[in-house]
Amino acid sequence: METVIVKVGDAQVQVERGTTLGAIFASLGIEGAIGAKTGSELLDLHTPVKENMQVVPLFREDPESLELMRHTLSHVLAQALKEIYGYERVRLGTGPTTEEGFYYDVEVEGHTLSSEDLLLVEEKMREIVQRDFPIFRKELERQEAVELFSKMGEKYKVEIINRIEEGETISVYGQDGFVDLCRGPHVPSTGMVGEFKLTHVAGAYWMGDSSRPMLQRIYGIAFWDKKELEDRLRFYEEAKKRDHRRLGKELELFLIDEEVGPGLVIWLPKGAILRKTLEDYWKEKHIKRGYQLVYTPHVGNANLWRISGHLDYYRPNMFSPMELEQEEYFLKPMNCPFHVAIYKSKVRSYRELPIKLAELGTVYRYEMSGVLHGLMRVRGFTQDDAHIICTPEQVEQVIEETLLFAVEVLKDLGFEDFKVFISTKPADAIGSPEQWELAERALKRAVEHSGLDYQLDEGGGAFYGPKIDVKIRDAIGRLWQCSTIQFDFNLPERFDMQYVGPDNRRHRPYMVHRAIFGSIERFVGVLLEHYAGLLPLWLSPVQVKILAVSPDKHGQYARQVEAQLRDRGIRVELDLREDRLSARIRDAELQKVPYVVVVGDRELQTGSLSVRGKKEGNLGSMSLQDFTRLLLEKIDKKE
RNA sequence: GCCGGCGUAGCUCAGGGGCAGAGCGAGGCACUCGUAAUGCCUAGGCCGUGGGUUCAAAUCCCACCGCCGGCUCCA
Repeated sequence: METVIVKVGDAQVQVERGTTLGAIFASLGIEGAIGAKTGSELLDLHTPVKENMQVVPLFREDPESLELMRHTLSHVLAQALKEIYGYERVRLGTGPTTEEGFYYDVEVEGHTLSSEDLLLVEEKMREIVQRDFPIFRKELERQEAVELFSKMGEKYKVEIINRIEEGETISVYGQDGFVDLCRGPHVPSTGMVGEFKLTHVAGAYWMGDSSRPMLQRIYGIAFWDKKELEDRLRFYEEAKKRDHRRLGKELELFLIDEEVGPGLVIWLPKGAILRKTLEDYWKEKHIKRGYQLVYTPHVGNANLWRISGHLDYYRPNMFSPMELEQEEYFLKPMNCPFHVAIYKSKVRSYRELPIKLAELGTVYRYEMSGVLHGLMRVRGFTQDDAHIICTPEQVEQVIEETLLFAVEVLKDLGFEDFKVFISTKPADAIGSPEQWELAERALKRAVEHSGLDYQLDEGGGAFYGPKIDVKIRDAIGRLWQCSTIQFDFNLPERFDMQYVGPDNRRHRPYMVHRAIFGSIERFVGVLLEHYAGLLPLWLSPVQVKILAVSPDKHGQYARQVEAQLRDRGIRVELDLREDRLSARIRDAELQKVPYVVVVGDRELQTGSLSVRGKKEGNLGSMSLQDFTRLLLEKIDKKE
């Protein structure tokens, strides 16, 4: 008899090879375990022990246990579907866990699942959970597995089996009359799962390949505690409330009009002033940082895009060409070639490098109709673009400075939490190994100096250079991709960019492409969701709303206050409607105006104002001077 | 682009083969009011667009457009 040694915490047992972890835990008197792990690998209690190993039992309290439970729920979902629609009519794709639950991709012959169906399915799932079927695990030879799933008509499973590499264990899991190809791990029985809810159903390509059939993906969320589940549902509600598309409409910021065209943003007056404020801030910052602002056309000759390589690599994302005097022109999908043209407009000396050209450049890209989304994904948007052209010696300094600049700007806008990703050389890269090495080193050093945590995405860079991406975390924890700092070894070659070095010879400069907001449209979307529409004072389209208790009696005083505040550069609106004061206050609140000024008899007599802050509540009375000072101070501090 | 759902008043939505509806908003009138909704009246519609079925279509069918949720895409 072959034996193996299994260490469980401090305990150690010698058991027959093939004994399951469940049996071992039982023999040690460990109760309530729902799985195990060895190193970072998760195991279930059905796992037969094949070699000496050290394991840790997993209990509900362990975060990894969620993974097992959710995985089991995806099987319970699959079983429920089979029970309802028939074992032979339901074919299973894959059913993995997600960050908050699970999904299963399925095909139900002759039926498309609706959200009403989900209620039924969920009910059946609860029944399966209720009945607490023990879950079994079985290892099969490849041939056996193929036969089993072929017999069941599970063509997708057969495809997966054929993809499994030689030598890997093929296992099936099941409960009751249900069996599924699965690597596991799973909890011991269908009753040992947490609270769950099916959320929605959507299409998903088999294997994520648009040329393959589309399956129906059923999403569910699952947590151990009901409270956590409810928190998650509340999070969805919160996200819905913060949806920038809804806020954009309510606050009259922007418009996307079918008649104008999908994915094309129209900025309404209030959105426009917000955008102007952001852009003015951006320009001022860039000038202080030594950037030179430029403007470039919205279209460019096809030849430009041919040289840049866009026509070879980016054409599917570009708007169709237009013809003028036998020449083709394209709407620009990027600003880079124009900035290169500026660089090349004269001979450059190493003495003038780094050259930093910045532009709020509006670009147009063809995005597939199904992916458009409010301000976040559009067909015309404004990049807060810049190109930095420098010598190899300057690269490191340039990157560090750029990253710090980006972080400084994002902090000014109220973001504190960042996640940085460095993407390195992919397989099909151009450029010399030395170039890549220098660039990647610069990126890493810069991030390390900044003190920000980063993740490496090995091989995740573009073919033309490595990059840093900065994602910002919003008020409810979501990450948004904004800043990017990206090397480009391609364009300097293609456009034959040069500078004259101290040796009086021509050299090829490094070029770095970077954006801080990414796109103004998208960034405004992120800002709105982050602040739930209650923008900081300095960005608010209307900073102060003035209400006269009686428009007749106090209207004139209100107008004087308005004129004086406006004179100090404060964005102010007057509401002289004949309505209840409280109704007008409510209106201002709903419009998320940071400060409401009320003037009535009392204020008229004393020459003061009654101030109400959206955040602070009623602030009582103060003089116009004090109020103005308060506002200007807050605006200056970007509060 | 693909799968599914949805397009009705400015907004949010009800109606679902037989007279086009509500609330909010807008306009008017009255109330003269002090920190989140005063009351009454009025106007407002190619029921997304085009075709079909039917005595009759907002309603049923088809196509297209757009939006929403995903997938795919995001050199």
